[in-house]
Amino acid sequence: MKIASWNVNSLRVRLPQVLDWLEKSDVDILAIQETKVEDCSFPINDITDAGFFCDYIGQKTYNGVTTISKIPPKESIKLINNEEQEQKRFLLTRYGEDLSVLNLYVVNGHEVGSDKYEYKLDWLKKIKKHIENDLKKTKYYVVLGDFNIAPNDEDIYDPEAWKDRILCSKKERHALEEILDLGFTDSFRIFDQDKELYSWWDYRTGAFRRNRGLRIDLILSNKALSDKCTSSYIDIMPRENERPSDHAPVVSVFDI
DNA sequence: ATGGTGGAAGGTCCA
Repeated sequence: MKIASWNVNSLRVRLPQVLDWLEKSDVDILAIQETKVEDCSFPINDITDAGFFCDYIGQKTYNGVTTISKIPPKESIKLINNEEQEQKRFLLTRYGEDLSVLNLYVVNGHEVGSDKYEYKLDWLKKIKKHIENDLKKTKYYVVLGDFNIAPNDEDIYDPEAWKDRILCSKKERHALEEILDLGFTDSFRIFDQDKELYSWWDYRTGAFRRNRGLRIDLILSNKALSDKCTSSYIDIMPRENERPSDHAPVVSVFDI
């Protein structure tokens, strides 16, 4: 089973690219972030017409997540710790008897020390708690999405310039570690990878052309799933498109 | 260099 994550920065703008990539990549499950579309305007017909099932939760202008799949969802959970969320960033979908897929659009945080930064750290704590309480419900468990955190210095094009800045600060990395400590593995790092592989490049200053990127889009797998992981990669081709998202899709393949 | 670009919305916020 091939599982992917992609922050598309507006589903309506990127829908043709998403449908094209679904066909080319042959992924079974694609977790999308930043759909920026309310549920009443969600392009459900375009997705079902292409032969996919779809779970989604969105809002106007900001945030929004959807998980597209070849197999039908069995259960959908949209509340974090049973609490209604103003910002639509969380979507937990189960498939069959064995698989939970938690699609996250982690808070950006704006700047270290800001209110948004504190909100990010607080939000991540809530996520950790939810996962902790849910983790044993299925054999296979994947937490994936735009984490807005670069796990290590090797995930940053210029670690010195980014030291202690947003997306790279110690507290953010610690919050990610706490989730990993529940028994997850960053599936990209199960394998030896080439250097300087990233998943996000700023739209400005020709960052993609110069490969000034960060790896902030992650697929975390629990032990049962990590043991079945056969490859993990970033597909930078969609970032070469006209009117691209600023993120590229990340992919992991599991022998399940 | 404290800018730059892109999306949603129709002024300005967010990333």
